Amino acid sequence: MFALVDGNNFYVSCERVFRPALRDRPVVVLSNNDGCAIARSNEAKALGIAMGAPLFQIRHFEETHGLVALSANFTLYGDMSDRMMSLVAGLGPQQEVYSIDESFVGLAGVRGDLTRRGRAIRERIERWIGIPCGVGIGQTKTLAKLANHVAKTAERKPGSYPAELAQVCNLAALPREAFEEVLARTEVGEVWGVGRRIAKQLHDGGVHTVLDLARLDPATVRRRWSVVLERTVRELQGLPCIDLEDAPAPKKEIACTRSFGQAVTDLEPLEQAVSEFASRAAEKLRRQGSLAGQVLVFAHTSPFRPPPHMHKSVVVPLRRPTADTRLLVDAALSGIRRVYEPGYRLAKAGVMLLDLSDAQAHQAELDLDADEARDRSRLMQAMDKINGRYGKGTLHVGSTGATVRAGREWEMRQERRTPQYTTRWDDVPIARA
DNA sequence: TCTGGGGTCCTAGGACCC
DNA sequence: TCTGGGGTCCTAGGACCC
Repeated sequence: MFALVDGNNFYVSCERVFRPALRDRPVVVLSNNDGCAIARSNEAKALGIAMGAPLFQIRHFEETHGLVALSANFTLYGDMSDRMMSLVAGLGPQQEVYSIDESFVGLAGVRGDLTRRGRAIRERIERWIGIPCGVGIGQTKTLAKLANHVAKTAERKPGSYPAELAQVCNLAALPREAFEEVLARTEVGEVWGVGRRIAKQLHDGGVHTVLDLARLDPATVRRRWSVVLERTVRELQGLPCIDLEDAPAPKKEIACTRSFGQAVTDLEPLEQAVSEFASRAAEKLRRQGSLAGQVLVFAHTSPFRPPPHMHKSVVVPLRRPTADTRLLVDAALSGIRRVYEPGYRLAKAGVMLLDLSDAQAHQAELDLDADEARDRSRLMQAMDKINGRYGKGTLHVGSTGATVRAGREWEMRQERRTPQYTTRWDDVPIARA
């Protein structure tokens, strides 16, 4: 048995903890560069604001409906998430933190009324952290996900499901008939693992509700679609196929990518950005104790703007696996010089570290290089510490003086234009602590 | 003018080998 | 005209997730 607990409209809820006056009004939190809405309050959803809606398309709601749009504060959300997850852990013996606002809990061996336990945890999180949650319980992760969807939808749209399923929904406790009624009321695209494309194919094949999907023959689903969808069908039928992952596996690739606030056309600012991305990615790489064997660099124009379009990437192999910022920056720069062509208005670029391996295992293999490896990792550790204490980009490394200077200049420009968008909402006072 | 960032898994097809 | 059969590895691309 599994539970899925997730924070409602998480980023918006975090903001509301510190600014209670944001309650009961439409609020969105914006992505990087204040480009689009990545979290919406229920009131914003009710206005028809879609996930990912660009700010310029929804701005008129500020005037007409009192919409408040806020730049994201990811440090705050990460902190709130940690606190919420430690309370969620009290629900059962195993926990998988699935994303910043979601956690699965393995309930094997937990006795007593699971629904009541779910309510108790939910209330504790609301009271102690201030974040409203939905709790879903089911025999498989897919069913727990579905239950969570029911819990939230029943609360947000009264009448969509039986009222007693709001906030906490335990599908495993429902009689067969009521369970199937819930599945029949739910559109197939809501299922975890069924995205837009597959939902369309299912609809075309006459499969409209979750109940329709759950009644398909798994072998047929595998033949016509894939093993992935087959697994989903079996999970809907109550057969667990997806395990809880309580120890997070090390990342197999690490990326740092950004959209540019304004289109980039020249090589130099592109190099500045890419050297910064490579440095950030290298920090993440060292944090997880890995080495990278390859560096991928890409740049592309905006798919939303008129042609000419360009979308290119290059993989640069490294002579040997490394976590050294200098080598990774050099590789990324050599890559971006091969990608770059004048005449394009670039909207985004990024660096990905690939072919990752364990640093310790690798060093054991090559004890010839032990001294060098130690020196190198000491330098990098010192760098991470300084940048951690005094702010990103305080200390840069590069293959040439030009790289160092360029990286710093780019960083400063970013700081200067760090988005601080906030709807003017003078009538909404900030809560005093 | 303005449209996020970071991941995973699966599959098909080509290259290469015996 | 006829032109094997498998296995493995790699890559690109599709689809999905939050």
